[in-house]
Amino acid sequence: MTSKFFNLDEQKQLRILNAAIYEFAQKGYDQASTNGIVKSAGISKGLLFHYFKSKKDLYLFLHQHFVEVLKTEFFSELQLDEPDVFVRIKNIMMMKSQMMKKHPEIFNFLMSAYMENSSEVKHELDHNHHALMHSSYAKILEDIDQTKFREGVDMNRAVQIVFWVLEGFSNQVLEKTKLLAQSNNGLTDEFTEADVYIEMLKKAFYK
Amino acid sequence: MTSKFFNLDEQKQLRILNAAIYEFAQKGYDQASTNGIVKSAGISKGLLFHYFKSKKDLYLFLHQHFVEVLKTEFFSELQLDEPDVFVRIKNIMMMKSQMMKKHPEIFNFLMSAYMENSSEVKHELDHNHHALMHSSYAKILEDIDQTKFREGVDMNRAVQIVFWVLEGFSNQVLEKTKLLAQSNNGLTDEFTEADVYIEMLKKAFYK
DNA sequence: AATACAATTGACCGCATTGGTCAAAAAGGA
DNA sequence: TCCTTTTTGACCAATGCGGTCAATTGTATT
Repeated sequence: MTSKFFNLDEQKQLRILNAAIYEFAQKGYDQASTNGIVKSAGISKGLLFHYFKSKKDLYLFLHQHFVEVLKTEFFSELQLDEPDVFVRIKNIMMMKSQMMKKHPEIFNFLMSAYMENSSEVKHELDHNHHALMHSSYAKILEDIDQTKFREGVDMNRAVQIVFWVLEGFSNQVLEKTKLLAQSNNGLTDEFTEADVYIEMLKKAFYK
Repeated sequence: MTSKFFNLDEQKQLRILNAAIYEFAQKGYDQASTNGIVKSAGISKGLLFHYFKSKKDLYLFLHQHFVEVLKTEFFSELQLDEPDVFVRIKNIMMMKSQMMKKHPEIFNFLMSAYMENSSEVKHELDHNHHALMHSSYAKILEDIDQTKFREGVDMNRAVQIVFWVLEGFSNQVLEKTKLLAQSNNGLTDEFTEADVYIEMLKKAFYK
């Protein structure tokens, strides 16, 4: 059923996809309206149900699709060869920031899907979500060079600290750019500012 | 109009308040249903509109009320005389955790109110929200004892790091207790674990 | 120009729900 | 008993829901 969808004019595809994830992100599965979707996509009701046999079908397709999109983009740009854990974590967080800035609608949609608890779709969602999380975060903390750490420093907790600091930092960056709602620079200032924190933490925990 | 409400049987008051904040938190202002509220509160439609003249009236009352409730509880239990910033921040985060655990429904409601953007109530909400934020976070970082910090350590960034670490930590605690969905201990383990992180950060940034 | 087939429309279905009202019933106190 | 307050829930007109389907439009092939 979805194979036909991809033969559509690409502009129309995008209009439908964007309208749909916006509606679902905004109102959640139950409260989202297919009427709202078709109106803001500029297509007729019948067409939507021609390509997706039901609201549920549409929702699960969107989720699966955009999980895949983000996963692909994430791994195509991430360099996996960085030896230093701190920098590795920083790269991931910066990429997360970049992607949230680049695809805010997708993030909103996937975030709302993560919180979704409509019985109609809850079960199916968990499966897709775990796929994303596992692919993203799992292998990050493997093969840490333990010799770099100062004696008496609990390595796992130190890594945890770096994680939280960079998470907090990138959230802060995100809120700022949301308020400004414009991007003249390419996040470069923020990158160097993140490095300051990384340096502080290295000085604190490394030999 | 609300003065009469507080003369109601206390059980009934609570049933109405809980039903209402649950509904609003779950669906947002626009999509929330007064029918849903009265049903789950076990009262008739007429009674709700007897005490609150409209849906908007009810919503704004709830918001004002629970902001006040949390503010009062927060400041009655917080000791403001703690001299060490790191410990001060920790106390605040731990209290936030405790209160989120104690009143999850209220937090959900206020969180959803913070995200609310229905034109019907958006403007009035901001005022109440600022009152809470200002009362809570404003004076926390005053009067920091700068002499404690090691030379070469950027104090403001160090404090920021402590903030992010303890925020990340308390979020982690929260997710864990949400999964377990039960509380045999009184968060005491978590308190001592938080102290471990505090100690690590003191060792890193203090003389 | 005629045919065949796919893409697309939107009026229509039956039903649920919406915020809010109000006359009347129930409860309570004197 | 009577008067007041509390509480009910049927009712309102309007709106919106997911989904269907006969009919129209567009396109390519003969």
